[in-house]
This record gives sequence, C-alpha cells and structure tokens, in this order.
Amino acid sequence: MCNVPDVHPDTPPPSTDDLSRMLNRVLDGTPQSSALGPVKVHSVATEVADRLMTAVAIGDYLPGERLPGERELASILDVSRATVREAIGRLQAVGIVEIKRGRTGGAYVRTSWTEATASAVRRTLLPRWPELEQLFDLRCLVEGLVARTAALRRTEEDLAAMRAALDGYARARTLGEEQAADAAFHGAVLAATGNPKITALSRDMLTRVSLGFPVEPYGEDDPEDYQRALIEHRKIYEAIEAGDAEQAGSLAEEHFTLTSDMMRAMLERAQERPPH
Amino acid sequence: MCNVPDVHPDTPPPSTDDLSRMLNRVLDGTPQSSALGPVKVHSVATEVADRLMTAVAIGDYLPGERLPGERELASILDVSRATVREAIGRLQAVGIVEIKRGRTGGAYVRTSWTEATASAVRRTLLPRWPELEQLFDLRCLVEGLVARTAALRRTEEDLAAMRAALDGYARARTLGEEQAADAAFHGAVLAATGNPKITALSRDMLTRVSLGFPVEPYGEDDPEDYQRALIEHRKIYEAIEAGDAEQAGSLAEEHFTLTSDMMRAMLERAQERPPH
DNA sequence: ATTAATGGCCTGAACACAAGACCTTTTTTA
DNA sequence: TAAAAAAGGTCTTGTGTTCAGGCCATTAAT
Repeated sequence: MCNVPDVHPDTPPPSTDDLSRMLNRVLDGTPQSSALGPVKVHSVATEVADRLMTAVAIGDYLPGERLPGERELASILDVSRATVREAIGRLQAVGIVEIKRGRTGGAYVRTSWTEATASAVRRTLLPRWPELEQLFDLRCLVEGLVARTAALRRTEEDLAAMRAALDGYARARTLGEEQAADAAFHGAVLAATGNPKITALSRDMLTRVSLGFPVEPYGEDDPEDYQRALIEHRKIYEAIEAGDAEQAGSLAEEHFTLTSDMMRAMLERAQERPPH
Repeated sequence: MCNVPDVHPDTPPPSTDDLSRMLNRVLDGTPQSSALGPVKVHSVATEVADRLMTAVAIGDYLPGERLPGERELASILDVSRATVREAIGRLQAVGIVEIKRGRTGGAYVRTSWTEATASAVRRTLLPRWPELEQLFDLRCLVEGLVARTAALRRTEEDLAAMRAALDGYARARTLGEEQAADAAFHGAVLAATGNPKITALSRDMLTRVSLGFPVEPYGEDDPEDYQRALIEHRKIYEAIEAGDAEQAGSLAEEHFTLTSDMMRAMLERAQERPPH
C-alpha cells in the first residue's frame, strides 16, 4: 500500500491527515475543482533536458557512459544545437553529467552524486516537497495499476522477458548490470500491459519523481536493498505469471513505496547535510 | 474490464507544467522503448486552447454558457490577449464555441455539434484512431484506479459530496443539470483520492479522449444511457462507501468502457456520414 | 442618443530558437 | 613530431511567437 495521507474509512472529524490533505489541495499547483490558473509553457530546452534526464533515469545511459554528441542529439531530437547545449548545460549544472572536451569529449553520466548534485537537490527538490509527496503517491498507484494490468494481459513472451531480466538481476555483479536488469524488468512488465501509453505514463512518472537521478536508488548504498528488491521482483513476477492481478498490484505498490522511501531518506539526508 | 488495444506498436512522434506536460508527452506520442525521438513543444496558444477545451469537457462551462471575456482570460491565464484570441479561434474552428460580438458578446459553448464539428472529427480524430484506442483503454484503467483509491481513502465528507451529486443527477431534468451532476460526481470521487495529482491526470485523460466535446456523451441521444449511467454511478458509490476497492475499480472500469464505446460509436457515425 | 462592454485588428519590442560558420581543445593517426 | 579528426565553445543572423498597448467596430443596456 502506498504512503498516503492515511485516511481511514469513516473519519468523522477532520483529523490532522485530513487537514494536510486539504492544505495540499489548496496549496499546490493543481487547479482544484475548475479554476483556470496561469499558463506556463516549457521551453524546448527544458523539454530536451527532461528527455535526457529521463533517458538517464531509465537506464538508457548508465553511469560512465557517454551521451550522443551535441550535433547528433540535435539531429535526433530535431532541435538546434544551441538548444541541445542549453539542455546539457542544465544536466551538468545539477551534476547528472560531466562534460569532457576534445576528440573523445562529450557528456558523460556521472558515477556518483557530487556535492553539486546534493546542493542542487536542496535547491530544487526541497521547496517542492509537498508536491513530491503527491507524486510519490501517484507513482505507487500507477505502478500498482501497471502490475495489475500486466497480470491480466501478459503473454508468454512477456513472461519470458521478465524471467530473463530477473536472471540478469540475480547474476548482476556490477552496479551497472544491476541497473540494466532492473530497467529491463520494469520494461518487460510495462510491455506486458499491451498499451504503449501506459509505458509513457510510467516513464514520465519516473522522471518526475527521480528528477534525473540514475535509475532506482537502491543498490547504491546497501546490498540489503538489492536483495530486497530482488525478492520483491520475484514475487511480483510470480503474481503476474499466476494472473493474480490483486497480488501483483499490492506487491508493486509496496515495492515502489520502498523506492519512494529511499528517495525520501536521501532527500532528508541532503537536507541535514548543508554544503561545506 | 477495459478494451485492450490490439496494437502493441510503439507510436512515433513526441512532446509539456506538471502533469499537463506529462500527459502531453504521453498523448502526443512518446519515445518508444528508449529511443529519443523528435521534440515537439506546445505553443502557448495550444496550451490555452487545451485548457479551455478541458474546461468545457469537464463541464465548467456548459452548452449555452459564455466563457470569460478575452481580456479576463488573458488576465487569469497570464498570457496576452492575442494568444487568448488565437486559442478561442481554434475552439471556434472546431465548433466547440460560437463567437458573438457586441456588448454581451463572447465565446458561447455550442449546444449541438455542427457540421463544422463533424468534419473536424473526421480530419482530426480518425487519423489517430489506433492511438485513441490506447487512450480509451488507459482512461478506463486510470478511472478504475481512481475509484479503487477513492474506496480506500474516502472520508465522510467525500461520501456526502458524492451523495449530493447523485441526488442532483437523479433530480436532473435538463441536459445541463444532468451534465453538471455528472461532473460533480466524478469530481467528488477524484477528491476522495486525496491526491490532486490524480485529479490532474484524470482530467487530462478526459481532455485527450473527448477532445473538447462537451462532458460525457451520454444523455445526448438516448435516455436509456442516462438511466444506465445513473445506476452505475450508484453502484460505484456503494462500493466506495463500503470501502470495497476491487468492486469500485471494476465498476468504474466498466462504466468508462461504456463512455468509450459511445465515443467510438459517435466517431464511427461521423465516419460513415461524409460532408455534404 | 449615449455609453459601456465586448470582439476585431494593428504595430513594435522582446525573446526563443534554428541554422550555420568558425574557434579551441584533445585524441588519434600518419 | 605534425597533421587530421572529432568533439565542445562561441558568435552571428534570420525567423517566428508572444507580449504590451492602443484604436476601431459592433452591440446591448441606459
């Protein structure tokens, strides 16, 4: 079950949780019942930066790897090189990539989070804490939905892909292999829903929630988390294979609650540890 | 259960504030498995047009009602009047609103769909049919998720709001009252989830799926649909009140499958009836 | 008839983006 | 060692979008 403003059935008087819900509704940026609010359109550069962050977050480019060159990205994304440069500049500013010059130059995904990243976290994420809580919650729900749907629609091929990813995860020796296998498993579950739009939704949720931090945060610090993730992945697989939508959904919600908790802990750590 | 889109194909072309952006990406077609595709950013005018269509679609402005004036909208949305004008011009072009000049002038929501709208349907919707099927499916799933979540988190206040909406629906005599009550019920269920982001997601789904057509399509042609919708709404309410997430989810999926089916039928009618 | 509220229209400045040329740095290769 | 190649860094110029503001045209209320 997701972390939610824990509201129990039949809660007559406005509890503390109710109040925070109400506050969230009133405070955050989402228009409540119907009010039209100010329009904010993102620049192309922002869009490109988001795409690249997503690509890193999903594991398309693992730590240490190089992103395509500026000219190539400009061509692929069909934008000007100047725009690509601005986007990459932002990734650099938040510490996601490191820029090297010269012949083998380019934007390389950082292996570890630098101090620049930590302070970027404080500046960027903390002010948006309440909104992030909502996004964490929504992500849990969406991933639960994905798992439920996958359990109902998966084909044999889908199951095979999941098994392959699980094997890769169990066999993973390096962080990179682990992340790759993790991404592969999630991808396989998404594919099993049979609806590309769900995949897009899930990926965008990840981008919003992870905001460019490499893949899932576990495994980085603690092998225990890795083990736990492995076990949970297996359980989720079993439920999907069995076609048990409810079980798959519950497990997935739980699993992504874990991810959210770790992200929360990480952010709190960043908060407590001011720049030196 | 939702209609599963029989297409697994990844859709090509890609695309922007929060969940709005997310949705734009999800809907405008998004990068497939991982490849980065061309970037397309919405103009301010497009964003405004989308917002207004959403407002009409969720019943903020019912058929026959007038939208706020150009200067007022410009102020509310924090954009220039020129931009508002362009957006309203688009709504006019697809037949969602009718422009009147003079002192009581303004953009009035059309009561019925004109030939302009029908041909707009053919030009705009039909080419995107496969994509729409995926969106219909996703909407069913999301609304199922909304109902499930609402069943787990609803408060007494939420239940009271739903009951009020149901009463209004049963008492409705005009199409307008009916649509207003329908919107109120959906709004109450969304509020019960306790997460504004879910609301934003659901609303954006509705916009994309209905593409500016007024509210839910039933009630327009057939009073039978109205009755069916009433019964389904009641069942959904009961499941939510009982805290039965599974039941609520199933019923909601079914309910929105109905909506999607009607939308499908409508589009097919538009297809068979070429312009004269 | 007058006035007020509204949509319709126009101009100029500011900005974002695209396209492309050219410079600098670094590695590879002859 | 010198030249070539590949990459990022910088600059200029053109174009389209948006904003800000004013003025005109139309219609209904007074």
